[in-house]
Amino acid sequence: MKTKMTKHAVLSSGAKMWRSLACAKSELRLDLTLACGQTFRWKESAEGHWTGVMGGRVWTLTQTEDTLWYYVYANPDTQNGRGVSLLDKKRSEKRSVDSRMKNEEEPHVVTDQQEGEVEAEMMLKDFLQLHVKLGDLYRKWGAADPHFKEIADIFKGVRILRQDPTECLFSFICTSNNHISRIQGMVERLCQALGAPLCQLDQTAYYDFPTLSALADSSVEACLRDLGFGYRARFLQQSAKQILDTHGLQWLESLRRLPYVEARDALRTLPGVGTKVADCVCLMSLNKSEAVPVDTHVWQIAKRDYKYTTDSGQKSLTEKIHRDIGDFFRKLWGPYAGWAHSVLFCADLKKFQNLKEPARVKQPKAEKESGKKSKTTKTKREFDGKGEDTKIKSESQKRAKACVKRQKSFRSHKITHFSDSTFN
DNA sequence: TTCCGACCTCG
DNA sequence: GAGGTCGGA
Repeated sequence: MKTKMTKHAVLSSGAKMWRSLACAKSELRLDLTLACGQTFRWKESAEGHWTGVMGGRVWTLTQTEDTLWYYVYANPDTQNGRGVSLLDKKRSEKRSVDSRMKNEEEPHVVTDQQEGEVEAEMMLKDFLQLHVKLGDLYRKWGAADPHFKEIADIFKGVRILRQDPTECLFSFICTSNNHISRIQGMVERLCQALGAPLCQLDQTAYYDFPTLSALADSSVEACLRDLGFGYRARFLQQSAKQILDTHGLQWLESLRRLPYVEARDALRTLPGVGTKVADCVCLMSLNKSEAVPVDTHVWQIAKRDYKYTTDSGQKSLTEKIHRDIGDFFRKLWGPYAGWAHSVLFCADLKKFQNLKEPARVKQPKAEKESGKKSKTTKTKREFDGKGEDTKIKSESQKRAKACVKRQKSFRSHKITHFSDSTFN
């Protein structure tokens, strides 16, 4: 049977179908928040319009200066679009002050539609964690950390999402030894192959994220290998199976109630989940705002902007480096360190370099000569002590190269309060 | 504790 | 090599 083609919603053509929330851009920047690598399924469907799946529904979000606009599409297959998914699972979660207030303020009879609208608003607020006042946090981080302050003025509104733990975990298992564009394709194929279809907009079909049971099926590894997941195919299937076999369906959600370290260690027992992936899942879906995912990129940031060095010139990211850098940033930024980290992370992404003012990008030309380079190398070597001259040739070349690169991006602030070797 | 190679594919 | 993890030295 032929159904009417549904299109991606656009605010300019039909604003009355949209709903809105008051929300300043300093509290939320959709473009930065949805494209900085914490989630992989939101796409810019029209200029400034972001479409993705959340809570079993397809949404389009957009924003004007002080307003966040949202549009929720009907799922054709679930009774008239009023799918249960909206209502049931979020209900039991801890509700914020919001809902309590609502119950008191609305003693009159509410229709299904009104209830659905209230529900949608709550889900969106929850997903975006709008109860967290980002402006206040930025001020605190900036006061404690001049380098942060410098970056933060340009990269306002970078916010950590509160994602579904299953989607978050299995998406991040895909990230190992991988790059963003490929991860996006993989997650999309994963949903297409194993997720329930939701709706189609223009030429794009949207799917829900696969359930644990779907992922745990023994046929999944082969299926995903065919879809180009490589060795990750086995991790995905095995992790799903392990969760169901030894813990049960509700286990991931239950980790939200555990302290950070316990939740992280629990996640690390799963195949394909190391320290970094576990930290991502903790921060982005389990309410652990202090979790700081340390990857090679964050390590670079720590070295470049915070003078982090190891006493033995480490080449690979060890457990100790993870711990030291995480602890360092927690000490510097406090209990929302993971959120602050994401701001700097975002600011370092190549795709967002155009946001930095031109003046800074232009600088590097003059300082290409060698004087500075050797200085940096020397500083580092002072901490190593040991003569590693045999290796140092290629190493120092590498360092020099990296150093030149660094000069290019930016280099004018002076952080002096953390020049000691390792953070404790 | 730290290091290394292997693991998959592709922009 | 890419926003890692695992197993074995």
